[in-house]
Amino acid sequence: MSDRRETSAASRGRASAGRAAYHHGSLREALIDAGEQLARSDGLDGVTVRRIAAACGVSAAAVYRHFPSGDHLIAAVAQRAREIMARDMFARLDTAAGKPAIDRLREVGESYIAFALAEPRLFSLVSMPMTTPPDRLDDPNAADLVRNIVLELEPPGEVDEVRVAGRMMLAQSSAHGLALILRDFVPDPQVREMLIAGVLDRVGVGLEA
Amino acid sequence: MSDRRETSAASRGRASAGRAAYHHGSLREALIDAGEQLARSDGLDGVTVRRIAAACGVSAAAVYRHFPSGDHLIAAVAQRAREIMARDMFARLDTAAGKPAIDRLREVGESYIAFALAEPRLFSLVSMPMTTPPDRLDDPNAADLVRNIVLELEPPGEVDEVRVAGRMMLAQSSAHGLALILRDFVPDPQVREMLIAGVLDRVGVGLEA
DNA sequence: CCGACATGTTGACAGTGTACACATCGATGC
DNA sequence: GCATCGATGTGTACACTGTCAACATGTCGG
Repeated sequence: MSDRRETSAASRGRASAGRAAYHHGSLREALIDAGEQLARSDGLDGVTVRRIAAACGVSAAAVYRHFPSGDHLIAAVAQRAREIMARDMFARLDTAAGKPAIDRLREVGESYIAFALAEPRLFSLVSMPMTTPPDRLDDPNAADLVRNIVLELEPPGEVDEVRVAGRMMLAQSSAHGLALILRDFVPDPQVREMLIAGVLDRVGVGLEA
Repeated sequence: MSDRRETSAASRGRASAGRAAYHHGSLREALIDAGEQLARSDGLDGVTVRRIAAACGVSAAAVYRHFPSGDHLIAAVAQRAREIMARDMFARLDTAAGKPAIDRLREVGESYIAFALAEPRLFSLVSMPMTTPPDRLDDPNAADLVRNIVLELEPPGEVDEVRVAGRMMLAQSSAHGLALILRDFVPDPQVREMLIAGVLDRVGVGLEA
């Protein structure tokens, strides 16, 4: 009976949770981890309650001690994916500090698209409508990041909220749509690069208008 | 035993198939019809082989006489949805004949977004990656439509294919991304209108660059 | 008229989410 | 130290899903 716990608990957690694992240690995090891996490899269809539970060496019903439904677990994995992507984007922004706002905005767009193409299946979760509100509203959020840069494009003194919203939406819509179309319909990497450059050039023009 | 056939066959087909209905009449079309309705009302999750079959008064296994798998049926429904949307767009374009290319391109974008917001669940199928090639490549296709208008933006004499591709991609990406974001995250119709106008204005600028 | 073929049904199997009753373990009060 | 209690995990069951093999039925060509 203890073998099951050992095989799964040994691979993860344990060290992070002070002493030896409690019933499981911290199953909630483990479930999200497993879900992330499953999403990476098998896509959204592969992310199922039973498979995630099995990957943690735990029965399916155990999931419901930590999430009110399977959809909530998926949503948590999606939130995790958004955090990963946000980290990517922030890291890339650090290397571009000092550049003009419009260039940094382009970096963000490129980063967003690059993530979608590097992790196409995980990206499906990123772009899922969020059924459950994120646990922490204060951590790195892609939308806020875009907003902050867009604000720099505003003429000093007065910020027109409508204009800000329009610019944000142009940036987000074009990056999001382009990422999806490239991922699903344009396999050739060279063509992808060409289209990314072509679109982002024009978006830049539109953003400054 | 004939009651089942009557209740379902009476509502559709029959007239189109010359005489009285054969085993079912034309089940293939009926399945796609039912799938379309199901997608409209219940969304992608509601579109299942068994429910479509039941809606046609037919056993689930019967589906496999007309489609190699359930995914192929879904794909056929998706193709149907694309045709419906394309018809919308063509109709709207007819009323805008004579206007400059850039204005007609905007009409197409507005039409695309309007469809996504009017039929949010059906739109999920539209934007599905096409696993199976469409039956007829020659009928109204949204991408070709956009391409034809974009070609009018090219300077007469020479067409730069890279520039054409970039413009097409900007138009499609921004409309697609905006439609998705508005559908999933912006419930307020007034805000939607404002954002559509704001984005399309800027896309217009980018397209003419 | 009758066989061949297209089409539809039945029943089964594996896999899914989820709820209920039960088991087990850690901590906490006495 | 011991009992109890709450948190956590298990087992089992139900309704649902896609899909297949075996069988039934209805239509058309010879």
